Amino acid sequence: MPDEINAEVIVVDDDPSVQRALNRLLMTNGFARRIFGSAKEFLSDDKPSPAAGCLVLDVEMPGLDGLELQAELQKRGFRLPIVFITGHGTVPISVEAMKQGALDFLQKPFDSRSLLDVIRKAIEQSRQRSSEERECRDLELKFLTLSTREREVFRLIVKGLLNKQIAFELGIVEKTVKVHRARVMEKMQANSLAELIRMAETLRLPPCSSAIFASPTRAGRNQI
Amino acid sequence: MPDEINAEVIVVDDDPSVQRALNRLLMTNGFARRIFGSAKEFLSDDKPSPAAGCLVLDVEMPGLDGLELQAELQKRGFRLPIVFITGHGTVPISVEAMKQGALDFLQKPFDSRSLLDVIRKAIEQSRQRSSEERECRDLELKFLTLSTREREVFRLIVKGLLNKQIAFELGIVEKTVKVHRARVMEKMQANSLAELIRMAETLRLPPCSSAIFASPTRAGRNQI
DNA sequence: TCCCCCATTGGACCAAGGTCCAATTGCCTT
DNA sequence: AAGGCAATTGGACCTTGGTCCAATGGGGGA
Repeated sequence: MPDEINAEVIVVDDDPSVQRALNRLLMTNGFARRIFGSAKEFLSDDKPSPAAGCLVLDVEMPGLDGLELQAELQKRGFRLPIVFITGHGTVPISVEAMKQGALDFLQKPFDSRSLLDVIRKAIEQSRQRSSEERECRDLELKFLTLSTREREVFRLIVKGLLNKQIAFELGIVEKTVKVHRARVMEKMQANSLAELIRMAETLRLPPCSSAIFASPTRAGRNQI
Repeated sequence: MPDEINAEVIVVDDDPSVQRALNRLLMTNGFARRIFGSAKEFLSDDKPSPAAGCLVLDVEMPGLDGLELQAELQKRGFRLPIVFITGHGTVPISVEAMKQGALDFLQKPFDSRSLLDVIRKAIEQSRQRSSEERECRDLELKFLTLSTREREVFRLIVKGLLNKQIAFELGIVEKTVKVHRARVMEKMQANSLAELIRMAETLRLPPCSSAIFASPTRAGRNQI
């Protein structure tokens, strides 16, 4: 019963016996898995990271330890939920790991049930997050097809201005605003103003930030 | 230098010497504070909880311990950030506390600097959250002044429907929809459709949930 | 019972948004 | 140099949204 389709559990632990045990446990429970003996080994792996899944990290490892690996991954924008396992964890270490966003921190010995439960939870969470991220990326792609002018108009529409006010703001005629506006709706594939505004929210370009509106070198040349 | 105006630090610890030490530490650093010897004592206190501030909870206490108190407060909707301090904490306990949303978990002995830093951070966080909550409550109050019909129209507007479609949906004439719509804008004090839609987002009544639209027993009589 | 408020509708009218067709200017790439 | 696209504007026309004034029916509270 492969209840975890498309998801992959990535294990990083330097202890071969733990590797074997986890491998068997995950295998018999139908999880796709990838096992590494060190942070370095994992970081230099060039297979693309799975869309859904989770990391199971040992805390104590030669080279980069589990928490350092967590920090490094955070820096790189790697987003899978992390579950720590440890033989000699301390309170400060576990607290630090949790503050940095770890999903759980298990001390050996733990029963495999607990670990599997946590892993399932992690995978579900990663699924949810990845679908949100995909949605957001889709929006961003559409946003990128907008020309400079269209982005400005977009911003002012979301701000709640009337076409007339937008025209004044930009020093152009209302007629032109209408043209841009129509194109914004079309390119963003918005069926209503309400939808367009929610898109802006999702893109986190609420009525202020103009930084994101950084435009292509010049207008144009920016479809895809 | 009372740098923590309006904020209050609530301490719950059964050890009198800790109470005294924390009291002095907080006092000399200009924090308003309230100190309790047990969870029970704190829970039965009838002074209103401060808008901003934080809780400093001892983990080991007779009666309800720190974590149980945390759970109880969560159940009651009490929302101040929690910082745990403990003499004999274990990894599982600290992890559980963090999973339940604690801001930090300090093991004695800790230097007072650390605690003060955490407390300041907690207070800032509580400030931010409380201002968000107030904003949300203000919106809810306005929403409550809407009549049943107005709420339905509100929902359909946010869904992106045209007046005509809303009219069809509700089995009334477009003219009537306009009236309701105008009243919605007025009562919600929205200056533009964009604003109204953002309000709906904040109220978390995105284009689906009709549960929240539970109306007054009958239409009317529902201003304030 | 009387009044208030909600819900509803009508008509008139203006403002704003959307669409279709058409055209000009300026920059960048080919 | 030529073509392409962005940016701009014009005009005509229709659809929507918003506002003002006015009116009716119904239910609940004072």
